[in-house]
Amino acid sequence: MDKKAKVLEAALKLFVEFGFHNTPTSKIAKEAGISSGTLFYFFPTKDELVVALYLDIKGKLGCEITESISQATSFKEILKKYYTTTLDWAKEHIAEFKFMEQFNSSPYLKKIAEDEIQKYVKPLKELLQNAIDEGVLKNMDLEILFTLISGHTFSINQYLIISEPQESKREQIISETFDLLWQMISKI
Amino acid sequence: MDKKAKVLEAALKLFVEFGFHNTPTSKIAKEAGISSGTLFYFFPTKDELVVALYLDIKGKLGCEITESISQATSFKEILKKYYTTTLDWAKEHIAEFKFMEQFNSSPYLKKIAEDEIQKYVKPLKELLQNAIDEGVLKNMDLEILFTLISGHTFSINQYLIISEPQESKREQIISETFDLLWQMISKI
DNA sequence: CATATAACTGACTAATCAGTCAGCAAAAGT
DNA sequence: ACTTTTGCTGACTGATTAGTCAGTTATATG
Repeated sequence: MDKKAKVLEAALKLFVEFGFHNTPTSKIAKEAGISSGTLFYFFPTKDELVVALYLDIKGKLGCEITESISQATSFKEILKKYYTTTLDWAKEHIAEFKFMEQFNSSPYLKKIAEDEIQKYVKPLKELLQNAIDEGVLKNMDLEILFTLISGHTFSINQYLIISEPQESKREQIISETFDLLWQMISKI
Repeated sequence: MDKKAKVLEAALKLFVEFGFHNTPTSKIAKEAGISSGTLFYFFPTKDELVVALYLDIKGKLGCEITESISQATSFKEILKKYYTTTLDWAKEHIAEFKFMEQFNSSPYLKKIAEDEIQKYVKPLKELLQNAIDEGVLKNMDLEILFTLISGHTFSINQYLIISEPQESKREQIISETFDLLWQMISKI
């Protein structure tokens, strides 16, 4: 019934398959089972639809992570939760992840306000700063630390999506690569 | 004089600024200072132009790395050369890197044959396998190892491009993050 | 029940785009 | 000197596209 959600769903599917270009609004409307006019009733321009889809997905992932982190106690546990939750979410939402990847490395990214982006990374950065101050992590530049963790997570995610290991193997890879990450950033 | 090169140059500039879409062939031709017909004389379709640009850039980076690696002796030295050369090249060719990033996470990637991609990563993978066999690196899955190294390099590169540190600071970051990478993958 | 507002339609359009083509200019070949 | 090939032109076109709008249906409100 919620046609706005239907549009986002259809747009996601088509954008991932064909790219932002090669996905006319007419096809999105058709895929969503609505008229072209309705699409523009909800999203005044195609650009706004693309950005809205990005923020929608980013928000959902953000919620998932925030929730899963809340249950952890030690910093190492929190970070591992962050790591596994991100990878699990990506596995269950491959299209969403591919879309975010495409969006992140496109000129569309510039259309989003800086604080809109920071909103989702700020909590993690604060946790990292605390861990540095408490001597849990190596004393390094916060931005570099954040970059290393995101980069590691992102690349292992790519690997898991491409190689599609069996569940037991997958868990082993996640656990081992987390240990490698932890070894790299933790104090001795 | 070489109009084909002029087209690639103009396309690179515009693709990075506006994306593949929002960059009509007419504007590429104008930017290159040639007629629309000439563009299609060299590149029968827009898609072929995009792919040709990608392979052109990939080739140039590949040459640079191969050359710089040839001077190194120990494996650690080779890997450091690979790391620094990639980061230095990216600094001097920011547009090229942004374009490759955009291309890699777009549906265009599918249009390139698998062996065309492997051509550039095969030499490094062989070096990595040797280093594992010789006990220099931890005994882990080659693909995961490769993923970790590329991911690390890529993310630090992103950081360096965004934060634009001074040359001395930059060298320090590169050296320190390489040590972190080495610590993560080397045996003890 | 009447009225107002919100959700929705789909034919339409102005603009844009990738790609064509007939032909010109210059170099290369014979 | 003549012919052929290659490089190059730019006006043109058919197809496609984002976005509009006049009007319809559903829902809420008084």
